[in-house]
Amino acid sequence: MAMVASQRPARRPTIGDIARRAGVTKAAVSFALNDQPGVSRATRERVLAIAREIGWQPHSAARALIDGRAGAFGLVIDRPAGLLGVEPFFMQLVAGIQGELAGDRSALLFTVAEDYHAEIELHRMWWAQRRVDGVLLVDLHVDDPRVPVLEELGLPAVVVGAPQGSATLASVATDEAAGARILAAHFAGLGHRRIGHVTGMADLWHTRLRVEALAEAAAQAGIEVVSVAADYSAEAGAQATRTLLHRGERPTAVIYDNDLMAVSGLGEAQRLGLSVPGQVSIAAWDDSVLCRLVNPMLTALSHDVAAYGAHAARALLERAAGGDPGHRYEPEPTLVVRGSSSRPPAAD
Amino acid sequence: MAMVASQRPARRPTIGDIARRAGVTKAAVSFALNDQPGVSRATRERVLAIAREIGWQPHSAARALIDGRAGAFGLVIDRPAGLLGVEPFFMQLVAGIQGELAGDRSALLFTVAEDYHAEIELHRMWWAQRRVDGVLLVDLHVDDPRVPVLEELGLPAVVVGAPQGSATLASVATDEAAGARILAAHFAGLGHRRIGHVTGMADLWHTRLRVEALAEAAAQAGIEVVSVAADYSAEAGAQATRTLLHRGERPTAVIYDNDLMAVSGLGEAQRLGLSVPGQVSIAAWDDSVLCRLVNPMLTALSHDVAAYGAHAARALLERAAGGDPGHRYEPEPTLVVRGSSSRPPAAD
DNA sequence: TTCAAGCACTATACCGGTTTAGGGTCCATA
DNA sequence: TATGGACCCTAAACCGGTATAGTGCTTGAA
Repeated sequence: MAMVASQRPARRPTIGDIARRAGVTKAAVSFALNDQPGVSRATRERVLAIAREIGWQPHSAARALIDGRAGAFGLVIDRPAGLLGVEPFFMQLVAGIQGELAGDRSALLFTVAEDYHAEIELHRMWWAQRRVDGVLLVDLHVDDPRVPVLEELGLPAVVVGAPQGSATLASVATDEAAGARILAAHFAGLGHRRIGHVTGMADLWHTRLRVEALAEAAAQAGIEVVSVAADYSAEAGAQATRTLLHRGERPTAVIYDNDLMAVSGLGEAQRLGLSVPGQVSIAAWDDSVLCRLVNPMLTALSHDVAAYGAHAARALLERAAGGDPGHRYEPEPTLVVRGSSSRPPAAD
Repeated sequence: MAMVASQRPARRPTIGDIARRAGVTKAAVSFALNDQPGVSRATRERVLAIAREIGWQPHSAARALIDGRAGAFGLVIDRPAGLLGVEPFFMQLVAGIQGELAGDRSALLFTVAEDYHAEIELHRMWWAQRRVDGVLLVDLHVDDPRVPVLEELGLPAVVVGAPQGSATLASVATDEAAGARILAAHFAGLGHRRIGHVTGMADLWHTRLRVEALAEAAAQAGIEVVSVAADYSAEAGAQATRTLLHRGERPTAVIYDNDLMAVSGLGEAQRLGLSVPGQVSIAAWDDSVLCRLVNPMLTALSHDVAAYGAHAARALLERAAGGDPGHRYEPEPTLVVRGSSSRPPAAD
């Protein structure tokens, strides 16, 4: 005898049930529940009371069938299974998105795919089955193959982070130029003349934007910047750090495009026998608990990621409703100065 | 003039369209598409060809309305917004779940909530609106308030990680007893006699199970274990480390219930002037990229988290179909020995 | 030659909501 | 005393599928 209760089909209340108990038709119930005119105050209140009592909620599929909206949005991040790593960013982003969608009674389909082919298949499937009303796109590449597919499908989409990625898709982005200015000013102000920059994948818009923004900001601040491409992984971060610190003219500070590489780079610098921040300063172009985990703690640019997610979700809701949110920007990030950045060594 | 294409409503093909083009009724099309008898070979092939050509996919809402299945499952993790941290575990879990659900043409509603009240509200809402056919429950507490709610609702659920949490819900769990044996054997084999254990929240089943399993395994191995409660955060990990290492009879090895606390604990030990693994050995009861990020790299118990997610999803599918998967266990974890564990100091 | 069986298909109801057209009832105004 | 309008409600269609009952035709056996 199994102790586990077997699953009853558990028929849930419908407006038909309410109608029967209230002695009116389904139509009247619908009017009452949706604040439409067409029912008396008394009937409306009777219906609402019954609905509340029996715990009625609209069947999402029935709604979806009528108004053509799925009441859900999609977000896919693609990472090869083995590379799924430390992504505090996405957790926070999802939390922010959720908060905004909840206000619209919409849900979030979130998942992880192997690569962008798999992601594209998911979007096609979701849209063809009307499972989503729109999607968010993250990690946009230059010539990203997802963009033409979404445009062709007419699937409402908002790009998170790369306004240049598409002429037709809307976007919400962080202000990389501001971040670059803040970082350049920070290091120039401390007296650094030559700084390194360890980036993410070179074909990401994100990377391209940051490299350009940092080059310009550095020029303005009168300092030199050397960018080395990596891929956000700890290994690549360490490798890029070795490359930079073995150069003849060694930079006295290194900026990393994410927290994981920054932490990895810190470890590598220390392994090379360089003290941080005595001989090399370090900063992360993204903050998280990781930056506070190491010794010294890392100076980092901090964004309100949850708000970022909320703004992206808002733009997507507008887009799905037929509007055009265009391209929007997040407020400037703030620099959190911790122990990993200070004046360059006097010798320099 | 906006450059952005305005959103056409984009009417999608229905079986009505297929029926018209094939010159048959919707019913015949439905038979053909679902491999039901009732249509000739010729008609079936004609219908399938048209469906493929115009890219038809069943409208998920229409399907849901008929068979009463939402074609989606839910997963909520709750974390206060500020505490959202490094959760490589969940990313991998989601990847595994997704893979299994995809085979069933089901989707995953994944989100983050502030606390379990918010999570319960989400489950109620999802179930009342028939958005999900079932949910996964993670981080089960002792006397978890989510359990009676789900039981009352009759919402099919599978607990990830704590078979003791509920008599009626099914579960899929890692084998904590095996993990404890492996860790105890590892340290006992190296010659340690007294080890510390920094745990997660004391009211989690997960924590309770590990504390008990480790106590038993240690007794078997003839060594002593001292557990200190923490909460998976870096700060608490560091604090617990200080508590352990300031004891009169200092443990010569410390096991941490997650990777983040282990990394934090390593930093704290080094800050206290203790060499790792020379004076203190360290191991993490969960592996991730974090463990390879620090110096020395951390010895850790490694699970196949994606497979874990896939198994949980499979159990949930069975549960939602009316079956009873009961309580299942994952295969034993494997210990990855890295630089953070070695023989205890000779003095001891 | 007749009848049953089988096949291929149509017509229609149905899932749970929303929406539109229309039908009584009551009251105010001409 | 008709007439019009507002009000409150009902009947029925509809969204996109699936399922069931039924129809007309062919075929084969009695």
